[in-house]
Amino acid sequence: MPRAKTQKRKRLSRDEREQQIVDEAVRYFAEVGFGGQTRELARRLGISQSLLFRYFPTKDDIVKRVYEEVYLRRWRPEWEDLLSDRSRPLADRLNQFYHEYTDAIFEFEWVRILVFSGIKGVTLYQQYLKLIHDKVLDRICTELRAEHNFPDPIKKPITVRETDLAWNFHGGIFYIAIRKFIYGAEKRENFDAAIKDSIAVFLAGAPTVFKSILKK
Amino acid sequence: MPRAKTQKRKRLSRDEREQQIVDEAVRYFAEVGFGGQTRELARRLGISQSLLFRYFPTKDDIVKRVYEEVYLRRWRPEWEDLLSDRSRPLADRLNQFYHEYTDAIFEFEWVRILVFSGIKGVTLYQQYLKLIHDKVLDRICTELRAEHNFPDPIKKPITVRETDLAWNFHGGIFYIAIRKFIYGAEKRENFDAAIKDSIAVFLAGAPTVFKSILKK
DNA sequence: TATTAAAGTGATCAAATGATCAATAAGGAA
DNA sequence: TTCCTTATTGATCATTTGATCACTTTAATA
Repeated sequence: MPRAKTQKRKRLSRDEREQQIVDEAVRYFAEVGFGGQTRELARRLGISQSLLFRYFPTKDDIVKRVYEEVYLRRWRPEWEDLLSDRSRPLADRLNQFYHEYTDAIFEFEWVRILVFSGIKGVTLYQQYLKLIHDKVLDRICTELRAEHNFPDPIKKPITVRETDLAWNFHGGIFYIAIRKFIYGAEKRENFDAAIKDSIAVFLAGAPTVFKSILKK
Repeated sequence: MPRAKTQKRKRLSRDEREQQIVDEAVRYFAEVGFGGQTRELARRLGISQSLLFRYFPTKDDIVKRVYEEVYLRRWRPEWEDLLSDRSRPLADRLNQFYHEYTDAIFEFEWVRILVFSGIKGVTLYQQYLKLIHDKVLDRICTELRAEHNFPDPIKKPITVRETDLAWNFHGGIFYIAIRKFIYGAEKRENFDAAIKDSIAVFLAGAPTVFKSILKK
């Protein structure tokens, strides 16, 4: 016999409820954009709309919290060591990094909220782009130089052209996520093979161009 | 002596006014997203908000019209011939194509509305992605094969891996536009140099990987 | 079991916003 | 100049939506 229909009001602790709201807000706003309404969010949570405002003073505060939740705690510090570990071939390192990175990042919520943030004019994403530049692209350029006995960045700083090439490489991979989660134009789940090929092209083609950039 | 302050009501022809509305709508929605309000749009046009609804039954109809305006009439058919013109080196062709293409496409309104369309769930962009696939990527793969005496696509169809590589290449270039117009993280105006380097990396690196894909 | 702090709700406000319509006026035709 | 079609407007409606608040209910605890 099914349980009685009495839907008893559930009373959660402050922290539990707050986390529950944030979790659902991440899902909801990723799906419909930040134009989504507090009433619908409350409906999904099975709570009254007014309760949301007991936890967050304004809707904007919910949005801010969603950003933090999605961006922070995704970057793994060990990736920095991985990329710089010269005991392994660069191709191996790049493959492992992008495998793990896309595993962490290629997610409906993450990608869409990243793109929404650009549209809303929020500035948090700039921190993210800086992170990519500092911890990924700069390292890739450095390692590429080391691999081919080009001057160390300490002697000759990484040039704009080298950084552009790294952005280009990284962007090509990220564009998979855009096709998939923003445009829904890509149904596959696994991109390891495509990423592997893309790394191979980059590692085979970049040295030539790096050489012409660094010669003289 | 300046003209009197009397702001006489201006009466335009049906067609003129309609075009004027569409033009401003493109600018306005690209700037603030499709959440923008009809009142503000009317204010920018210097007309009453109600007049908008004399030209378009609903706001959604304005939005649809904006899509059409932005997407259509940008693709130049001669690009298809350009990419396939084997009397010139492939590197030249790619450089000219991406120079002209980014010239036509790397525009605030165009890029932002493309991305918004993905968010709003509109399907028009899929036509656009198909266009890129059919008229650009497929051609690039074909030409790359010809350049290196790999089997003709008629005998051996372009593989998924080859297409992925082409997407990757194209996406890397498009990602410049995303950094610039969505994230505002790129201030430069001219990307010819970066694009040229990116083409060089691709052309230097792709043949190796194509070979391993096509061998057997 | 009685008490009570605080989690939770429903009703409601106020502003924003898409849409409507009767009234007005521009400007070409007669 | 006068007339008349229709572009244009201001006032207004109806709905949506973020936010508030007095009141209700839960469950830990004394």
